[in-house]
Amino acid sequence: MSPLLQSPLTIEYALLGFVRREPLHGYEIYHRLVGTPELHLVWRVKQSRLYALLARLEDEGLLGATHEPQDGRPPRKVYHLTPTGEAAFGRWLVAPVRLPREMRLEFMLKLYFAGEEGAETVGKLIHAQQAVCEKWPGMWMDDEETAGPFGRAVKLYRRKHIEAIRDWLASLAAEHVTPAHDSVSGFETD
Amino acid sequence: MSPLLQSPLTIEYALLGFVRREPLHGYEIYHRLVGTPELHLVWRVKQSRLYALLARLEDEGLLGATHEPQDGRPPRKVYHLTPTGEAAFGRWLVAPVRLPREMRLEFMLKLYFAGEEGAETVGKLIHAQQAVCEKWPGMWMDDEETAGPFGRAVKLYRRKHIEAIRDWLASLAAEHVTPAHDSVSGFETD
DNA sequence: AGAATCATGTAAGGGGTTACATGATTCG
DNA sequence: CGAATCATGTAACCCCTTACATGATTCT
Repeated sequence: MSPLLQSPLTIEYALLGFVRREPLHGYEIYHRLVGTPELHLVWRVKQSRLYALLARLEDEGLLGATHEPQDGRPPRKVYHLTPTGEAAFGRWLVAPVRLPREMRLEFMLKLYFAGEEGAETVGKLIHAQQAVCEKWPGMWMDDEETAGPFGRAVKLYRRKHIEAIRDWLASLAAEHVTPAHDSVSGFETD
Repeated sequence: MSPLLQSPLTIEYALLGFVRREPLHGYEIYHRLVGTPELHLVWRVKQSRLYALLARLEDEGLLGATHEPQDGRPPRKVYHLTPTGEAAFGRWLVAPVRLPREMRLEFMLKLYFAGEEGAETVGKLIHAQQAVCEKWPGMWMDDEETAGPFGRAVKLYRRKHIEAIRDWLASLAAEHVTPAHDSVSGFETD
């Protein structure tokens, strides 16, 4: 647990999601990452980087590790969530992303693991993100100094992108309401 | 001009656009980058990185440099386009981006400098990009193996994003047609 | 016999970020 | 007189990528 780490380490929190149910070793986590087509559609991590990230998460005190010896093979390093890690993951999971460009990767990872937690968590995430999205157009549009056709084109692009995100979130929310008579269902319940 | 450079060096070609009219020194290029609100809206480069990038472009043989001594100040390193650089910039300028996520930054830079070249160049860029965009949805959607609510959500997000891009490009193209009676005008002509 | 699987990593190379260095001039 | 401007960079640090190392087992 080194004292200072200055890099953000944001999307990497997703890795905690693999370990939150059952302790796993790096090799197994890697195979789940590349062997889950839905995840692989969204996030690709090299094996060597995965090991480095796990070591960093351990460094930060979010993961703990135990060594499981094997015969004829290198010992497995089995990671588990520490209480700190569990709290961090819980916060990360429902924290909305701040910028539109973070939707593509980081929000999708949150959504994936929220789905494993159940409908309630998914709902919390979606609503939190919707609230943030509402404030987005104003973030860049309030300065009218940037006129000219190029500035207008850029702003129009952003507006349309944000609109698409809002639409999409709304459709998620709609698909996701849990009517009183329906059973509570997260994403894992198709 | 070192023999091998393995990094892509894609968006950095935009820097050639500053020098293609008149030779400029790094400090001046930096001030144009941060002092043009439309550009600054889209691309922010640290000064130290800019110097490194210019050195790399010189290394690649796209820029040439001459030293202009000054008294009481460090000499200016004035960059100009080499023939190779001019050809590379011309190709870069109208080459469409391959991925949706490259629209936000790289395409916008192309659009900016295309606007300085005139309506014809802008039109070429837009049409080339539209052609690439037409092939996008198939790139990820053709595998139906990724079912489940999460996979569908991800694909719906992408579809909407691509739609927004197509819409936007169409509106650019429409705004940009140069009717016979109208004068040829690029972006710089507001 | 050769290749892939298991399970960890380390080493080298490159790029980006932040901070600092220089040294005279001009502005407040 | 102190701060900002001019005009270049360099140094240290961290991160990511690619390639390689290990060494036994199991598949083809």
